[in-house]
Amino acid sequence: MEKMKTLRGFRDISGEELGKFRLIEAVSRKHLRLLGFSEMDIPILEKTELFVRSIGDTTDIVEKEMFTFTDMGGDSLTMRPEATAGMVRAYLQAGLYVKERVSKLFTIGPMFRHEKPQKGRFREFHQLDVEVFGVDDPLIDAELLWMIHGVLTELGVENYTMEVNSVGCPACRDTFRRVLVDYFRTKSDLLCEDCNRRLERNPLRIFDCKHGQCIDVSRGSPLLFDYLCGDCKVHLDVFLRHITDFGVLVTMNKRLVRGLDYYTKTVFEVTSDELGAQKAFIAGGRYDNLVEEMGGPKTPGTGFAIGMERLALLARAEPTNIVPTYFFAYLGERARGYLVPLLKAFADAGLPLAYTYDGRSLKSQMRYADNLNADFVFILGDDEIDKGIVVLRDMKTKAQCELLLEPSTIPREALKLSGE
RNA sequence: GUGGCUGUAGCUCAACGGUAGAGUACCUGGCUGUGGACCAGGGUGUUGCGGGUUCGAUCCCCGUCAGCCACCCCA
Repeated sequence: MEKMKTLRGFRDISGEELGKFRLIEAVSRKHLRLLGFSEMDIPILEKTELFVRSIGDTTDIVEKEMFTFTDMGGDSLTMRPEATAGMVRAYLQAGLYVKERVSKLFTIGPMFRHEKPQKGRFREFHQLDVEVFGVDDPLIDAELLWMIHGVLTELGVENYTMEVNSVGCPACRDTFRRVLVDYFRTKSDLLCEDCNRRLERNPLRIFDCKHGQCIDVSRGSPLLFDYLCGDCKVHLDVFLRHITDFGVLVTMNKRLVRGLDYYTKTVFEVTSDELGAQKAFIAGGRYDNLVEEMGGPKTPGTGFAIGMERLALLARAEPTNIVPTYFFAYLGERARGYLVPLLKAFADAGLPLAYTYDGRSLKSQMRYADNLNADFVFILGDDEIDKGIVVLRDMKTKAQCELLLEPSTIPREALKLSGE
């Protein structure tokens, strides 16, 4: 039989990387709690329509990147490619808009996009997704960036850039879109094939093109910034003022746009040069019309998502292990008889105890304990049993002492000694 | 979806078309009851998979799968 392997772009995550994930989660949860967020787990599988309606049917995600299939009942289902759509659905389904003025929610879990894998990009990847419903005030947008700043600092992420912009509301965006199309039409022969396609479908995205000539052309283009309506302009100004109040450093990038249709006003992206081509590891923005478009009452929203895999590549902070680890080396059947009582005693004390199942030579067990990075090793053989003691060896100092061979008191005694 | 590079031991990588190797890791012993260093021994392998060419393929050819990098796009 052929060896079974994970699907392309799917991975088993363990060891150091999983440790980074857990650390990111712990640090983020702490900061989220300080700002009154509560966690919500939502399904991975939803009706396809949910994503088509929220993300937009002409976006790349919906057009070619979703894991979609038909279930036995004939419904089209999709593995979520992002979390916001599901969060909005859950918000409406729970009727949170009548229960509370403001809902601050977050969720952590896998997302799925059928893309070609490369550095920092997988078909199954993990996001920590944060959403706020019910707040118009740009203070909340600034607050989110402030929180991100705090999380990144605590994780030891240093070289990153926060870029912000406003994509306006549907009103000013439509005006601008016409101006932009007019401009690029006059230069269409200078634009690459992709950009000519974008010109018809989503002209804002021409700003994202990496071709030298397209960059030159878009450099001379009009900017949405200059076409923002009064409301959007004020929102942006207040947002930037609050950013300053929080003392967070951001860069205004007037050409920053987003790939999902639902964004309005504030958009932002946190990038790092250490990530290669996919340099954005946190991105988000405001979506003031999405809840209404999804069939709810008019409710402003704003949020962001952290790409866990990408942030894990940047996080320098290490998870710290404060509990000492113990190993039980036993010689012979009589000594092995103490294994289960000791395991029970250590479990009661909430301490981990490692051991071998085959009780090989002491040398071998010591080597094993060393590989496990054990701080202390208990050594028990016939000599000790006859004397009614057990030897406790400190692996770092090599100092050894004797403890009374009484399983119920050993964990406490050992902890006392290792505290020194 | 497109393009380039790459698939050999747990890991990093060798091997002119001629019996698959090294370093490291791991196991055992030296030390019959004490880890790391040292010494000796041990290869743990469907050379990703499937075909083809050949007396003979890890090597050449085709296909396929996977990984990496870039594009598209995105966290």
